[in-house]
Amino acid sequence: MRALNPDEQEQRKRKVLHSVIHEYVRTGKPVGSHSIVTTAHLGLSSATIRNTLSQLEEEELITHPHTSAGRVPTDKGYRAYVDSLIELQKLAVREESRIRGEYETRIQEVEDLLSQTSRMLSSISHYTGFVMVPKIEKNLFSHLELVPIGNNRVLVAMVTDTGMTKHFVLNLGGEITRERLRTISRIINQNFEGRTLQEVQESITQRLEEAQREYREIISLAKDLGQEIRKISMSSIYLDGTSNILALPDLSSTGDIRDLFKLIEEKEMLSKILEDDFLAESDEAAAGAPDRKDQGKRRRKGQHPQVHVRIGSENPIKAMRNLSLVSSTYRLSDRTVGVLGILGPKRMEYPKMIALVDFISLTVNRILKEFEGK
Amino acid sequence: MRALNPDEQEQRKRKVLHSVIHEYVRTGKPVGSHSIVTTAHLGLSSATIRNTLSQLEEEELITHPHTSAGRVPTDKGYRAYVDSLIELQKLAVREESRIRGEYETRIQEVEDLLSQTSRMLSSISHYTGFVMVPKIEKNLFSHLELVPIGNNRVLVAMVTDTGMTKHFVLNLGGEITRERLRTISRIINQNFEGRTLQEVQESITQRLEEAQREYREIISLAKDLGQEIRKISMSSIYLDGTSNILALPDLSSTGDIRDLFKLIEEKEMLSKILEDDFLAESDEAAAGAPDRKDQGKRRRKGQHPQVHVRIGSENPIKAMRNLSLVSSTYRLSDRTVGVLGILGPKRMEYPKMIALVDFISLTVNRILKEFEGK
DNA sequence: ATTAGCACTCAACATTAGCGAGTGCTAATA
DNA sequence: TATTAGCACTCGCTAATGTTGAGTGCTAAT
Repeated sequence: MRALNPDEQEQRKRKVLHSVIHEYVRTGKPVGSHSIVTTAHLGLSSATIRNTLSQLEEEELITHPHTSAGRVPTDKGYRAYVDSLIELQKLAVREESRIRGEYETRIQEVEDLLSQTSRMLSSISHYTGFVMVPKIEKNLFSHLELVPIGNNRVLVAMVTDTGMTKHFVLNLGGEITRERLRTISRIINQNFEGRTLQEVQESITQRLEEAQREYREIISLAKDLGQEIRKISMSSIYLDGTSNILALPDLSSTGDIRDLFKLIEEKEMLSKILEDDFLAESDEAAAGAPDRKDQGKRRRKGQHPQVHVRIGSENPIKAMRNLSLVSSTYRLSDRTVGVLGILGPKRMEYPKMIALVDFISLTVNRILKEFEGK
Repeated sequence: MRALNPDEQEQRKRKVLHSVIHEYVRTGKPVGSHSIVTTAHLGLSSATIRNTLSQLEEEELITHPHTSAGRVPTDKGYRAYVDSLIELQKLAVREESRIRGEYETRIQEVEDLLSQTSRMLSSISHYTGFVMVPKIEKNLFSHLELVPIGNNRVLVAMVTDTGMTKHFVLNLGGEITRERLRTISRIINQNFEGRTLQEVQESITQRLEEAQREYREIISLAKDLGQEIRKISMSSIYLDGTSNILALPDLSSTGDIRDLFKLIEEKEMLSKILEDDFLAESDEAAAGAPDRKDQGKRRRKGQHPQVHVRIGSENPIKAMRNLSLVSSTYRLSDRTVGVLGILGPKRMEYPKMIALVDFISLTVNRILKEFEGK
């Protein structure tokens, strides 16, 4: 028979790998040479497939659970598969229109948009959906208003340059006149306009003390204010469909599940992981064109948001070794970037999920842009 | 032998039942007649115990998992046990002092107090802790402030007669002058002072329309305002330690666990269940002295908060048939009452948990009273 | 280079047997 | 009459054993 050139070899291997993954994703059972012959019509016998499988195993793209079982993709195998998906699958029409529909109802607040997005990611993927709200400590302070609301309390409304507002109530030690409040807010506004929130938080106590040595109550107020800003500027996260993870048949030990839920409960850990993704994104945007090594990110015809995929043990947490993270970013203002996506089993329909996250990320970005325009 | 009078009979049965429960709670395994002989030194042989066990089984206080296994308490058995605990166990000193310590750090806001309480309930019990924040729709509207914060947005600060504040931002269709806002807030304040939030929510659109037919923008603002009030007055809930439930060895089917987590995710359902408890509490307070039938509530020397216990299938949700709810109430103002407690396995140390919930409820009530004083 | 054929492996399932904890009953006993 | 000792019986649990079948790896034929 005619000699196979190396390129054809590789082609075949790729096709078989894809076939293994598709079949495994579909059934959840190790796939044998025979089922590949019947599902992926390559015109080859099972023996030939077995040879190819051997080669793939050599490259550590698939493994045996045990001697006489079919093959299962390894993390590396999934990785190769995902990386080779150059074409972004189009989302099913019905799903796309459903998403559009959900977003059509006018949304007033950014918070609502994000929490709704998280719910939607969960409900369409049937996995866990998340939306991380970025730290806003890098935002610039514009001004604040102090409104007395009786009982020695003051409502503080803080506005950043990008138009985000945060508000909270502070308890005062004693009475304070409207006059005095006006003075204080004037001082703060003058001193801090254009600073980052972080700076404000760090130096508000000190500065106010300097400026108004004689007013005792201001000092305590400033302290509380600093505290509150610190609290506010931490990143938070929306999570939906966490119970969906329990429905996954793959999760082995109960210990794993517990770890995972601890992770979910302490959202901070999750925030950290996602922040890494966000940083990677920024860096790369600065660095320019991606090269071949730039794995795990799906570039979408030069357009902004990329979809990242983290497979199993690529995640930094051991409890996630059977899970994958499909995420993308959204831009809330020039300086703040958030992450959104889904957390599902390693054995998931990557093309579909990538398409979903990509589309939602695009949509969210578009809506946020409209928000800013206003 | 001397005849046993009926009272002694009952005494013995009760002792044996308690012994079964203690042993079962400790080990988790069905307990046989022999282990009762050795642990509860009643000076009786295993044969006698077996007779007593038979009687208890007749009364449906215990069951056989299968023919040749030991006995396991039924829900009814647990109920009888809990009801017979007249004496409130004292909380261990170290735990009591730990709780005191945690609450010592000055807490500014009611929200912080409640969320911390939930965490504490979870961490001491090692089960799931919860604190339900009651609906405040019955609160009376006192007044609100409207503060423009640029970009066509208004910060609304609403104060109720009990001094609770709620605040949120509204987007306006177009510009609005400070003057105009002042007029609007005056109208609202005059019209609604002393009404319940529910009334405000229901009639604000209509009333404003009547009062100010000429101002278009007010109508839309009123609508949003109504919406927002509605959102705010829904009851919410703090939950901690949900992952602890996964550590319970008792939970049988995975389906159960899933149901449970769905329940936890949609906190509304849980709110409903807890609200029932709260209603029961109010009713009874009105009705006067409790009689013997008044089961499931631990009265504490005539003092206010009672601890309720709901065992297994006494809960209205099927997924909770292996769980128990130990709850008590706290008073936030005269009209608003919240529920707090723990959700744990049916097989739990009731005396300890009841003591814990009781103590925390007392403490929270005390602190809230101090808050009001200020 | 591909394929048919075959020996071999091993998880999964079913069957069986033995153990032992625990019961329920009965007859003896205090 | 209440209690107890004794004993047959039940039944879940575990380990041991056998059987099946999917799937591999190798070799020789094409």
